Amino acid sequence: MATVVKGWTRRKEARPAEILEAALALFAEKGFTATKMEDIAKRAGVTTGTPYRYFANKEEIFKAVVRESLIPQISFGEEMLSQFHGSGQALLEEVLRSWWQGVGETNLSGLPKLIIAEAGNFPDLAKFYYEEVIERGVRLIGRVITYGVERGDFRPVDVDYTVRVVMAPVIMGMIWKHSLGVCEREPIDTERYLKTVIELLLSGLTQPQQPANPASLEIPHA
Amino acid sequence: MATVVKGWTRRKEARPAEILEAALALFAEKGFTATKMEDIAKRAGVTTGTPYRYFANKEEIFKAVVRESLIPQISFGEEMLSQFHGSGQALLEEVLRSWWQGVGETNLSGLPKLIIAEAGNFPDLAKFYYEEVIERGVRLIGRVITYGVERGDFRPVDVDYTVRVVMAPVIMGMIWKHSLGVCEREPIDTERYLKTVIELLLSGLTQPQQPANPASLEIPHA
Amino acid sequence: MATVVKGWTRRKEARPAEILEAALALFAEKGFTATKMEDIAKRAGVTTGTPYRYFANKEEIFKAVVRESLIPQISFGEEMLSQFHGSGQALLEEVLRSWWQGVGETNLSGLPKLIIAEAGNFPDLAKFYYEEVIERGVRLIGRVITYGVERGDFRPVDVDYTVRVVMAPVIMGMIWKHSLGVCEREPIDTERYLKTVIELLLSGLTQPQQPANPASLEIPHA
Amino acid sequence: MATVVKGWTRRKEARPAEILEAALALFAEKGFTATKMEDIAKRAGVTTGTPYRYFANKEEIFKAVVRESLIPQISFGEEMLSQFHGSGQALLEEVLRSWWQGVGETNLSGLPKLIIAEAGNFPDLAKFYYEEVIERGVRLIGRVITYGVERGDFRPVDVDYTVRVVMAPVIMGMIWKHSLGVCEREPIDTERYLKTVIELLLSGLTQPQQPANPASLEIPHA
DNA sequence: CATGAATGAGTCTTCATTCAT
DNA sequence: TATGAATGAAGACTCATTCAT
Repeated sequence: MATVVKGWTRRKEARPAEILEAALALFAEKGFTATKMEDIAKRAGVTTGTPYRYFANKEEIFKAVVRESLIPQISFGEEMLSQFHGSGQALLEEVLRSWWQGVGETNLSGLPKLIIAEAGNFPDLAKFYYEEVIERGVRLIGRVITYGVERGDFRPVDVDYTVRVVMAPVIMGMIWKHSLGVCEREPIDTERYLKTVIELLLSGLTQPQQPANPASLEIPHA
Repeated sequence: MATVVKGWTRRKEARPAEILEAALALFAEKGFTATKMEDIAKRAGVTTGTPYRYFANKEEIFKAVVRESLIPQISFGEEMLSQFHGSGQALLEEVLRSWWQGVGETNLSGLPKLIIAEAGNFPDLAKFYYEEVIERGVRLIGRVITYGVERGDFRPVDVDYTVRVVMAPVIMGMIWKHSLGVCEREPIDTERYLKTVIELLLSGLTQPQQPANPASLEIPHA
Repeated sequence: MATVVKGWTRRKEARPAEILEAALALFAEKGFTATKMEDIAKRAGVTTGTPYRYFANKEEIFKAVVRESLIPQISFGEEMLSQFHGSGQALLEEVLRSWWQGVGETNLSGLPKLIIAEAGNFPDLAKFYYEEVIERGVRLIGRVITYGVERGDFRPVDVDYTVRVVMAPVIMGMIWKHSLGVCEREPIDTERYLKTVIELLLSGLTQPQQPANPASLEIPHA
Repeated sequence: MATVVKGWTRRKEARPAEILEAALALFAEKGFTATKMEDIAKRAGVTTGTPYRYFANKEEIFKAVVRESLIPQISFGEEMLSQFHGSGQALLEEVLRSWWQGVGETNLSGLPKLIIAEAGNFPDLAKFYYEEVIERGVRLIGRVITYGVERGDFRPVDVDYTVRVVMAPVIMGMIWKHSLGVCEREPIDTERYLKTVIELLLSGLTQPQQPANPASLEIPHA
């Protein structure tokens, strides 16, 4: 929120970032349409016209927010995957947990709600988000599941669709925080929610111990 | 959508329903704010002022849509539950499938997206939807899971939170249809999605095989 | 307010009067513009279209209200004047008091406020009211004052303008009741107000006892 | 009304005042409801949205007009009272005349009509006007009368109600100008009207001649 | 005569964007 | 670069009046 800096030259360079930070906070809170350009400006400590010095319009601000804040999170997940060597279960848990930590617990968690809400009215935004975020995210989780299946940790599953089922509870968790969650008497305990998600998913994906044939018990976990 | 009828008297009785149908279609497509009253009117085959004869304002139209269309679906689910006698697995599958059929495959599937999107800007609407729909829905699924757990079909789970995890993929499926889903190259195969959801959830909930062999009772939860 | 009558034929004949009664009540309460035709209809116990059977439009209803209710009050005053034989003071008090009683204390007291408020936007109404009510009213009070002056009860005054000064407090009293009067902590005590008005006016109009000449003290109140 | 000025910066400082001036003119002419925001804007030489940069809505514009233009007139009257040392008659005349000059002869004279007309439909406005204008005005005139009574210039009177009777003809004069007055064949001669008002009131309030002869003290109030 | 459903022009207010300074 | 005043199109809601029944 625009930490006040003494210098002036220094401030100037920080402007775009401050604007994006302000925009993200407001987008998360109110959505795209309901966020007013002037509010973004005010929150960033500048005046109405200034954001237009750096960004062509509101849509471009949104795209910049996504590019600067959300996409790095995906890259981070891809990085993690490429260096991972443990069990499928551990990988999936790790990925979901860092997703939650890096996105779910920050203002970024407001973006899924936003894009879901406004996709119909801003097709360009939707297309951008779909290509830059969704496809990469789906591919990432897809590889995580494939990793577990190939390792024999997970049942063989319909990966393309399982991905969506795995992602759904995490995304819903984020959406909830920013919409109807506020109606709830006691706020969601996110750790408890995440634990429930992971337990259910892992237990649903894990290779059953095929108990009919006792001998086979030694085979899995190849 | 406003099938042309000879009479005039006959039409008037159908008006409210026609308006609600038009409204639902537009709400599902564009959301609440972006749906213009005049468009609702036009789509219902009437002029600007007519909807106001039947509904006080746009918010009331929304509430009426929910009351007339969505809530009966919940009642239907409650009915089903109260008459069910099979396994927990069968019950859950049954409930999820009829939810999908009655809501997911109709325009009603647009409502979750709408309410998620606009809850922040229309607190009254949010409160109404939360109390009339969410709470009853959560309670219903909660009873389904409890049913399975008590019957020994499901593992003992954290019911309150598991409910949300179970509901998430279904709701996300609906949301998807009405938002980013349209960006997708090949449309979602809903039957395949639903099958994946059910398999994963049932497999995640089901009591690990209770072998006839009592000794094995110590093995699970490895 | 539309007393319920058994018969039907009987009701039919009372319709116009019931409509005018309802209209007057609403006009007095809300003004002309803010009174909705539908509310008039409802209050008269009929439906939207019915008033239009009897009156061409809202303006005609207003005119009819004036003709049926307010003008007879003026005629009554004229009658009183033509039959009066006492002092100018007594006549003025009598006229003001019956004006207050016949108009000020009924719904008719709402009409001055109404016409004052809407004259600018409904010139036809203004002209009608001016010619049918104001001119006759002014003429009446003018004759009252002239009566007193000619009788030597009142000082010789600028009758045309004194009329207005005499009427002002009475009309303001009515206006007050229907507008800012409602803001007042304790409602106006109308009898006390009227008494103050009459005392001040009479005392202001009455021929001073020309005290320079002590002998003249016996002359007045002839 | 919006004299064309070269600069742009210079204009902006004058904007609020220009808008209020335009608003007052229109309020006086048409009333509150019938004055369209767009007309205010046009008359002030700006476009639809501009008034909203300075005032939240039409009601706030009205309040600003009152605060900026009418209330200073009352303060002026209070000032005059506090510095006055002459007779009660002279004071009352002075106050009424400057009231007429400062309000009655300007567009401000349209406000009483407006507030009377719309009090019922805009309770907030009514309350504001009552508290900020009426109460102060009544208090002021009350003090004027008390001043005269205490000085022995005026009869002892029911001050609270006499105030209203004294104010009535002045306010009615203003109201008249902006409503039915326009129907009149020959426009009111305001000086003549004011003179009549003052003569009648002073003559009505003045202590009946206190002859040098002490004995006559018993005679009055016959 | 009466009904009451329907019409549709009219008005306040919002806000992304521009551009003179 | 930055400012911030101004633009003006867009949309919810009202209500007098009409007219098919």
